[in-house]
Amino acid sequence: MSGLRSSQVADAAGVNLQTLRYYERRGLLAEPDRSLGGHRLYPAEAVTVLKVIKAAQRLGFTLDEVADLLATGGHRHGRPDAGLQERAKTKLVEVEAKIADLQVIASTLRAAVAAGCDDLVACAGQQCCPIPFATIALGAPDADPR
Amino acid sequence: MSGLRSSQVADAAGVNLQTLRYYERRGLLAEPDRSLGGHRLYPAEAVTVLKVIKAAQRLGFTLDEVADLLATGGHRHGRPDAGLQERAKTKLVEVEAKIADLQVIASTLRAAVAAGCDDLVACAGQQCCPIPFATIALGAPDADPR
DNA sequence: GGTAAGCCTGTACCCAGGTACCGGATGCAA
DNA sequence: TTGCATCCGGTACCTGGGTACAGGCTTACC
Repeated sequence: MSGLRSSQVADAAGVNLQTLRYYERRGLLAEPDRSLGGHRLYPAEAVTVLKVIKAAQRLGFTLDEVADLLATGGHRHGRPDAGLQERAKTKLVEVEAKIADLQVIASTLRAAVAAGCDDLVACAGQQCCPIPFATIALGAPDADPR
Repeated sequence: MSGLRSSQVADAAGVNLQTLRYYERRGLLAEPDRSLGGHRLYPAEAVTVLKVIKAAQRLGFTLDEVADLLATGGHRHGRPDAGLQERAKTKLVEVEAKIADLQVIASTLRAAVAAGCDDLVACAGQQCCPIPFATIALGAPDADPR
């Protein structure tokens, strides 16, 4: 029962080999057993964990947050404490805010296209087109433009 | 007619002083005149340009794209060539795609909350909750998770 | 003309999330 | 046992968008 080698795990999860070691350093992936010569031998669950990490990243969690989620995830099953539930709710609010933000941006872009505006600085300087460049710049001081 | 000093421009535009020089290096901000001693003296338009840059960033353009827009913007006024118009359309498509993406993510998060799911790996392993973690991971191979 | 604030250049560093390269050791099959 | 693919640890580098610091010059005001 030798376990999976790094490249097998990496391939199965669709990530780079180096990423495995990176995640290990970051505390997202448990240190696996080693062969006598020191090669990593992963259990099959490692692939699942990697897929979960990638999924959680897609849900907008940072690697630190994912590490946290994975660490507190297993051994608190049933306690309705501030676990995945809470965090998912928080993240949902963030994602919804980002959607709203992007919708403003999309309608601004649509306005720019509709107005036939073609020179950014001229438009911002005079009142020649309906795009409130200065307003946008001022109106969103810290709106997390990630 | 001495012009504005760097810190005045930076303050007026709400950016860091260093950012001015950074933008100058990146080609977003024209090199201003200098005083005899070598201090930068900006024209008033510089503030507008900075605001435009910040606005364009908020619209989803990278600094390279903004530099491009500013460079090609001024001296082609009237020609319906691939200028701001084209780029705004392209960017609009990107932004709309990102919104759609985030909406999938939001509904997934809502499903996680609704289902009371609390352990990522367990959920991904068994079929205990309705969140298709593996599917998400597989189903979005290159969906620009910026 | 003195002094403090402001600006200069150049370089280094920050964040996240990886990726690449190196020289050497291992694993495995023929 | 030989030979090649793979893996090891360590370190350096990448993108994007800045920010900080050091050491020295300029400007402005009294």
